[in-house]
Amino acid sequence: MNPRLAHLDSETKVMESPHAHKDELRLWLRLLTCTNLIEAGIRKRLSENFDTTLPRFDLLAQLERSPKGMTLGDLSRRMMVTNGNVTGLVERLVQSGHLKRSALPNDRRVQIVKLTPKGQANFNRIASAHEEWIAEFFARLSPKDIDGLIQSLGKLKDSVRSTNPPAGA
Amino acid sequence: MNPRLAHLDSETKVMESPHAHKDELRLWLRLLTCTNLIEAGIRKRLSENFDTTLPRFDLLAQLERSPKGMTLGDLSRRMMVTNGNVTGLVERLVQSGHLKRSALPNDRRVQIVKLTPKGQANFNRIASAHEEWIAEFFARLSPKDIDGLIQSLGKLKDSVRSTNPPAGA
DNA sequence: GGAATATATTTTAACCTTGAAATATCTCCC
DNA sequence: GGGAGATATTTCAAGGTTAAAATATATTCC
Repeated sequence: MNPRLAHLDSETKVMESPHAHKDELRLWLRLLTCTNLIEAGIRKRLSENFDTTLPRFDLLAQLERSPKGMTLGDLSRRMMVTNGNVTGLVERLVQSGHLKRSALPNDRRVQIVKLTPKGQANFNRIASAHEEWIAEFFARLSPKDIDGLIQSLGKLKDSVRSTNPPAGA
Repeated sequence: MNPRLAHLDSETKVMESPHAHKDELRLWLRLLTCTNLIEAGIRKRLSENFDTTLPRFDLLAQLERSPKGMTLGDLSRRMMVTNGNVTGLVERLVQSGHLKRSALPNDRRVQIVKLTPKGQANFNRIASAHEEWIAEFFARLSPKDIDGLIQSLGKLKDSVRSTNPPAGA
């Protein structure tokens, strides 16, 4: 360690490095705050208005895009969560009548899950409200702000992915 | 509902509304993806390199800024989580020797928690690595990108907060 | 056909998180 | 000083999440 800095106490340690990366850290904390605020707002509204949770809504949303149904593995990959997690979520959504399971004739390992009519109807109502909530959260941003964010976050997504190569890379 | 649209099936329903807010939705999903990717990367690295978790690191980070210690209530507010959550986190961190509790002489309801030397040393090591990880995640963004994001996300934070007035508003 | 390997899913233990109820203590006001 | 209400913390039940081990079935290759 640089001897010039040996006397510094813990409170100033963040300044010790010549590559302090302070802007990146500040940006990350701000990104996290924004996402957490919005996510907390959505969770609260889902719970209060529709007596459901974000992971359940997310699962229904994935399924809604695949009218033919999906396997648990598909769901797990699309939702970016573990298989065991999906097992539990699907179990509860089948219990509540939003999903039905069916077997794949050729492969007895696989289950296909589909929305029931109840699940579809429920999803439609929630998705519509969800879209309004999102629009409200972003209401004070101009179209230019929104477009700029979409662009910059696209770059960020690529940047992050490049540090975290998917299995085959 | 608009009779012109009555024939549309479920796959196109997202287009039914004249106020579809598609850009906002797209932006929200991208924001969520970025945050989740980064957060997952941090959790993975904390677990693999330091055998710890993000909530524990977050708690240590809050304490590190308050050398005099904090009450559980302070921690709960600063971390934006429930009191019960903090109770469990602190319990585990005391067990592992990173934190110590002490009583407030005047008020027997209150506990002050502080970092132990072990907790402080541990935090220092982790924080330094954490800062590097963050810088790597953002490596492909220019200073201009970063500054633009900080600005826009500042606006977004205000926008979201305005829809979710804190208790007293 | 059968062993080795791969894939799909479930189970398990541990932790994180919440909201609501329960406890403990304090402050204020009479 | 004692009751009413406020504040700090813990407990509890339920659910979400993970990584790793276990189970069940398919596929491949001899």
